[in-house]
Amino acid sequence: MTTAEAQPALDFVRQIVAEDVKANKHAGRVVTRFPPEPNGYLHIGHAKAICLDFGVAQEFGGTCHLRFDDTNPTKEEQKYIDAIKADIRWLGFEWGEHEYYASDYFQQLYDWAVALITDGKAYVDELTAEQIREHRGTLTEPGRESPSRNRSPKENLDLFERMKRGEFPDGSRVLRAKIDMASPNLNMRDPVLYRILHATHPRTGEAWCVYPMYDWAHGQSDSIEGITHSLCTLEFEDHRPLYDWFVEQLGIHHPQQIEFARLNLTYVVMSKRKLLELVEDGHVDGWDDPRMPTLCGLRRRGYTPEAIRNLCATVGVTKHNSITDAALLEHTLRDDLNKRSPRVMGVLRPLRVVIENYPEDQVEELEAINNPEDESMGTRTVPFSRVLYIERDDFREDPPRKFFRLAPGKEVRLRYAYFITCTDLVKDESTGEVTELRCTYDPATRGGNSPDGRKVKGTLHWVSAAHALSAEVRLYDRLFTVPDPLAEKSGKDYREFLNPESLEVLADCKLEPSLGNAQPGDRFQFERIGYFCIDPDSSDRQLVINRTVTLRDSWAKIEQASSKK
RNA sequence: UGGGGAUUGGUGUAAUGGUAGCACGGCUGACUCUGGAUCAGUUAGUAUAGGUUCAAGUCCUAUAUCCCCAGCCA
Repeated sequence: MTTAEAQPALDFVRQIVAEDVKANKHAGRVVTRFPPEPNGYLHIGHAKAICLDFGVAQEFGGTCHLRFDDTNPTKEEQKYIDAIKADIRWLGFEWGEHEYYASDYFQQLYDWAVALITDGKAYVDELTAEQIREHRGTLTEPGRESPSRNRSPKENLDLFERMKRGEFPDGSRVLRAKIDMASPNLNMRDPVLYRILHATHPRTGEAWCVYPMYDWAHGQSDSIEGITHSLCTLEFEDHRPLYDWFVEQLGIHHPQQIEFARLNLTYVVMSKRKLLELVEDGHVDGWDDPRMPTLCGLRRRGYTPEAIRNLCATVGVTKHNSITDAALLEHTLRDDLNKRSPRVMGVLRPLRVVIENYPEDQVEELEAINNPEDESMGTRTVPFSRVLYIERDDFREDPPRKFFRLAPGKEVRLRYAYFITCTDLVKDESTGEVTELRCTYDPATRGGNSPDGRKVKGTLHWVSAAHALSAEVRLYDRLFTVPDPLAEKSGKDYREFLNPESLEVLADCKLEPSLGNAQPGDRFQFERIGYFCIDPDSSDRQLVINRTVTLRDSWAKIEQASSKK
């Protein structure tokens, strides 16, 4: 076969890797890593990195390590380690035996620090954090050298040893690299390598009271693991010279760091710090609130791993900061859900309908297709009877132009059932609200087709009142009212743009009885409305359902356009 | 004002000196027992100014704008 298949263009990272493999660099091996800090939950921005790190390894026959950057015991916890692993697996990636921890390298890192000190390339400094900051200089002015900078290696060795033994209190001393206080790159102005932290580490317990800084741990961890391509985000670009300096001084394997831009999405915020604020201030209901861009939140909302992976593939990998339209994620989501979701009928805002010429005690089981996109999903049956519920939105007493649904005197089809005509309506005298519709049905249209060939413009979903299941349905909408809450010119805090309507709870929705066996996590399409997912809050007595995303709604657009006129 | 990056339709991207293409969104229309899906069409772009070249999004020179860096966070 010589068919020139249209290969998707390689992004710049994959181009570099492909060239390296071709040139037999690193003996043609590819080893990447995903290095989360276990101090919070993964979000969809991490998903981009995961897809890249694991994806590149897969595509080039390499391996991808999962390495926890657990260098700060004051912020890290085992529960995050467990949650992160679960989220990565859910996303669809597996690291096998390659699960590592920066803390596994604490001894090696310490030994290397000792080597640096011995070479006169690192020193113990007793300046306070405040003083170190003052000495660092500014973006435009060089820094000043610490008085301790020229202490002898012998003395530094002794001091560092005593730091490790726990002789000094937290914050009293640090170990710093001796590089260049005048460097235009602030990362090179004698960065801190170790700080004293009398804290219990989730993995090493009380074994250490000096902990390496990320900058000292990260590059060497990559080196130890034989990482060939170390992919990270843009802000580490000017840390690269520092990492290069470390591995050169140590004379160890030199991974190649390549930086790419983070994923941003409209109508959410993505920083861990801000997500934490939303949780702590109670603006959302926890890290797995279905409005959160966390993987656990998206999962609870009903998003699929495939949709998220497809988004990552679609946005690609580049070096420029961008903000991806949430509509693109909704597209990959709908695309996936459309193919796989069983269809079901559910009425969110019920309006009672009585079919006056339908026998009082009769119940018919009508056949319905489970998924028109996938015949193999078969059919089911739904009960039909004299009293039904339809969607309030599907009736207008005074229908506007192009309204194809039910109105006085109009005929519509009830999906998989009969044509019905609205003959009368009942109103609440005091409020004027329509409380019930009286209709007649045409027995000849059973199943939804008319033998006389007459057409009907609208098809409505419905549920038999006597057979309906009640459920609480949670309607989710975008978390913020503006696309980029952090970039608003007004100078207002991003929280001021929180969408007050991001959650609407409907207490008494009516569902077809086939939902009776649904389990938390099960996904459905409610025909004509959207995709929904059973929430873990569900109990035997109460179904709780999340709206994942609406169906595209061209009627809503028509209506919106006409209301603007 | 130091250093490091970036700039292609509304959004995300491709084109590696040779026809600016794809996807999302928007808008038309067709079809439809989901106003879903599908299908067809359409909309709209190389930051600016010079230069090199037969030919520039791509190379050169300026300029502009945006992002990141002054944690004992990662």
